Amino acid sequence: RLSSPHPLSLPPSPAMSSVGRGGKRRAGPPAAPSPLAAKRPQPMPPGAPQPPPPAAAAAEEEDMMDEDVFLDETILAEDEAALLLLDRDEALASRLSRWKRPALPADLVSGCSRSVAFQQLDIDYVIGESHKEFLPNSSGPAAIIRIFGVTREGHSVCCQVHGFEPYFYISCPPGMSPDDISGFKQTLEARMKESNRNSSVQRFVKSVELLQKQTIMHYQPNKSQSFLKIVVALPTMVASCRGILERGITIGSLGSKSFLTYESNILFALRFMIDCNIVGGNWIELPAGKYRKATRVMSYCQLELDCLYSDLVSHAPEGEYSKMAPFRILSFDIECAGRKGHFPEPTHDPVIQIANLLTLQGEAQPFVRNVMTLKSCSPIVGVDVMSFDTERDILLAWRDLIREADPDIIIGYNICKFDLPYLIERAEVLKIVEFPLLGRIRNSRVRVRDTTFNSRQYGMRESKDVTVEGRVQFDLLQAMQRDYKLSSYSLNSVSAHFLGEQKEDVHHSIISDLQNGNSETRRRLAVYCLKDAYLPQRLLDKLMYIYNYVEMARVTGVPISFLLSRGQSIKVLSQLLRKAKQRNLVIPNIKGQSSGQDTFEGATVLEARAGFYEKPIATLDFASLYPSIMMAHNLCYCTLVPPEDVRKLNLPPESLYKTPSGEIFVKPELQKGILPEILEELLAARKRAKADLKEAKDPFERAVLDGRQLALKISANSVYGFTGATVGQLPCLEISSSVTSYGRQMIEHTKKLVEDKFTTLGGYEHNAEV
DNA sequence: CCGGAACCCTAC
DNA sequence: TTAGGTAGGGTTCCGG
Repeated sequence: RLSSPHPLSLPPSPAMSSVGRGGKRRAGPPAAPSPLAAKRPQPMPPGAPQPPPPAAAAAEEEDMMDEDVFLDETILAEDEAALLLLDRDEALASRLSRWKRPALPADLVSGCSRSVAFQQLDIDYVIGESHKEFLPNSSGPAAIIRIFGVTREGHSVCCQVHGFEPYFYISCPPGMSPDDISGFKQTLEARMKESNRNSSVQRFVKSVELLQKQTIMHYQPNKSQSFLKIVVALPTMVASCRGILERGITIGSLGSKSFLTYESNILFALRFMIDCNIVGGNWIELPAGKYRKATRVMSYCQLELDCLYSDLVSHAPEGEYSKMAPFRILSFDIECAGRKGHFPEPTHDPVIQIANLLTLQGEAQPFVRNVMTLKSCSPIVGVDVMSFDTERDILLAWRDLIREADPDIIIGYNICKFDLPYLIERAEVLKIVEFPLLGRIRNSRVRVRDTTFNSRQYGMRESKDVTVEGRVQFDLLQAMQRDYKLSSYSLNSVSAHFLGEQKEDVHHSIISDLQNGNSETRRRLAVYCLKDAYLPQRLLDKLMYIYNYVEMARVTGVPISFLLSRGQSIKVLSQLLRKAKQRNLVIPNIKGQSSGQDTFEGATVLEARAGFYEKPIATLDFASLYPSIMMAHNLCYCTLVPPEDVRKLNLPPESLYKTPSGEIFVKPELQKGILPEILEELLAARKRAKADLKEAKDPFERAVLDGRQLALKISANSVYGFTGATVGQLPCLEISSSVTSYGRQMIEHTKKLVEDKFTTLGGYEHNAEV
C-alpha cells in the first residue's frame, strides 16, 4: 500500500469528529424481553449522541465508498478511536474485555529503557514518508515497513522499520517527445551497460560500483507526465544512483498506486525484510536505546515502536530463540440461512451464527469458547452463548471480539474463500461501514480480491485474498490441499481421517429450519457451528502446523502467509536474496529477457523388466541426487563462466568443472556458489527433521515429522527447478541442464559399476541386471 | 485401426 | 501480472 509522499496530515476538526461519531454509531433497537434478557446487549444509554441528519450520513457514506483508502490513513486515527468507545455497548464491552491480552509491564509502558524481543508473524508494507531523523544525511526517498509480532509474554508489537525506497522515478523534462524519451532511456542504459562490460559473472553483478545494471522502465501515467522508473535493491543503492542525480534530473517518489503493481509491492516487502535481516517467523530484538515509541499511533498493537533498519537484531532459531511465542489463535465458523436449494449468497442470505474459539499456542484447551446467535439460544455447557436481535449486532459484536481478543492468527475451514469474504460482503450489503475494521492498522478497511493460483505442483486454485493487516490467516482447507493427497477435502472426511472424529450431524438443508424454530433448535445449530470451529483447531494442533510452518518460514526466510498463498519459487528467491546480500551481490531484474531455449533434457529412465518376483530385488537410490550434484560441482549463477569468458579470463583448467552438457563452472577455491550453500542449509534442516523423526515414538507424530522432512526435500529440489523455470524470476538453463546431464552420467555409471561387479565370473550366483 | 494431441496423474 | 523441473504411462477424442 502506498502513502502519499505528502500525507494529508490535517488534524481532525471538532465538527468532523462529531459527524464521524454520530454517523457510525450503532443504533440498535432495544432488546425484546426474554428469559435471556440479562445476557442481551443493552440499549444505548440515554445520553449517547443522536444519529446525524440524513445529509451528513449520506456524505459520510460516500466518503466510505471512496476506493482510494491510501490517502486518508492518518486523518481519522484519533477520531476513530473515540468512535469505537462510543460505539460500544457496555455490557458486551465488559464481557469481551475479559479476553484482553496481558497488560504491558510498567517499564515498557513508560519508556524504552530495555530491549524488546518479539517473534515475527506478518508484515505490511508502506512506501512513502519516513521520519527523516531516522535517516540522517540521506538524499534518497524513504520507506517504512511494518512488522507485526508477539513477545514472549504475549504482547502484540507493531514495529515500523525505516529504510530506503527501492524505486527511483526520474521525471523527464516536460515536452519531451516519445523519441526523446527513448533516446534518453537508451543513453542511460548504455552507460549502465558500459560499467558492466568487464563482469565475468554473467547473471550476478558485484555490488555497489556495478549496481547501475538495473531495470529501467518508462512510465507515462498521463499525457503531461512521463517518468523513467529505476528499480534498485536496498539499501546500498542510494549512493550508486547519485551519479544519475548529479546530472540535474529531478528525482522523487510518487504517491500514486498505479505506479507499483501488486507483485512488485510484495517483492519490495520481501527485499526490505531481507535487507533488515528479518527472517520469517524468527525472533527480532530491538536493543535498548535503538528504538523509540511511535510518535503517531498507527496500529492497534500494544507496543508500537519505530527503529532504523540497521538497528534490528535478528536471532537465529537456537536455544531460547527456537521457542514459539504464545500466539493467540482464533478459530471461527459462520452459519448462514440459505434459501432452499441454493448456496448462500451474501446479497440475500443472513449470517445467523458465528462460533469462536480462542487458544494460546502451545495450550491444550481454548480459553474462550463462544457462539454469537441471531435470536435466542438455549445455554451450552462451557460456552458463552451471546444472542442478538439483529444481524448487524452480530457482525459488530464479532468485530469487537476481533478488536478485544486481538488474535494473531485466524484459522478455520475454507475461511479465505468463504467465511471471511462472506462476512465482508454481507456487511457491505447491510451497509455496516464500520464492520471491516478487522486489521491492526487504524482506519484500514479489509479488502477482498479474487485471486487465482496456478502451479504444476499444486494445480489450479481459485481463492480470495482478504487483507487483514497484522493477522495471519491460516486456512486449514488450503493447508490440507497443499500438504496431503486425499480423495475428499471436506471438513468431515479430513477430520475423520486425521482425528477419527466427525462433524455434528446437521444437513445443510435444515439449517434455515433450525434457525426458524425455537431456542432449542438454534442450540442444536450452535453446537454444530462450534464443532466446525473446534475441528480446525484440533487439526492445527494434531498436524503441528504452527511448528512446521514456522520452521519452513525460518529456513526459507519468507513470511508465514507466503507459505499458503505462494509457490515454491518465492522461497528459493528469498534464500537467494539473503545469500546474495551476505556476499555483497546484487540480483538483476531480468524480466522480459527470454533466451530462445525453454526446455532441456531430463533424466534417463531405465526400462523396467516387469514381472512377478518371488525373491526380493535390491533397490539402489541416490540420496538427494540433484542437490548433491549442485553441491559437488559448485553449480551456481555466480560460478558459471560463459563461453566467451573462458578464454578471455585465462582461467587454469584445473580450477574449472566442465559439465557433461558442456558448461564451465569454477571450482569453490575460486568462488563458492551460493546455491550450494542454500542447499547445505536445507539439507541440514532436513537432517534435523529426520533426527526428530528417529526419536519420535507415536506413529502419528512420526507421520507429521516425516511430512516436514519431505517438505524440506521438495524445497531442496525446487532450487534446481527454480533454475530451470523459464517463466520464473531468474532462469539459468546452463545450471539445470548441467544438473540433469550429471544425473544421466551418474545413473549410467552406477548401472555399469553394479553390472560389472556382480557377475557369475566374479563368483556371484547371477549376473546382475539394473 | 492407428497416430497424434490434449489432458491427467505419478515417479523422481 | 503468478506459476519448481523432465520422463512417461494412461485415457479420450478426433481425423485419416
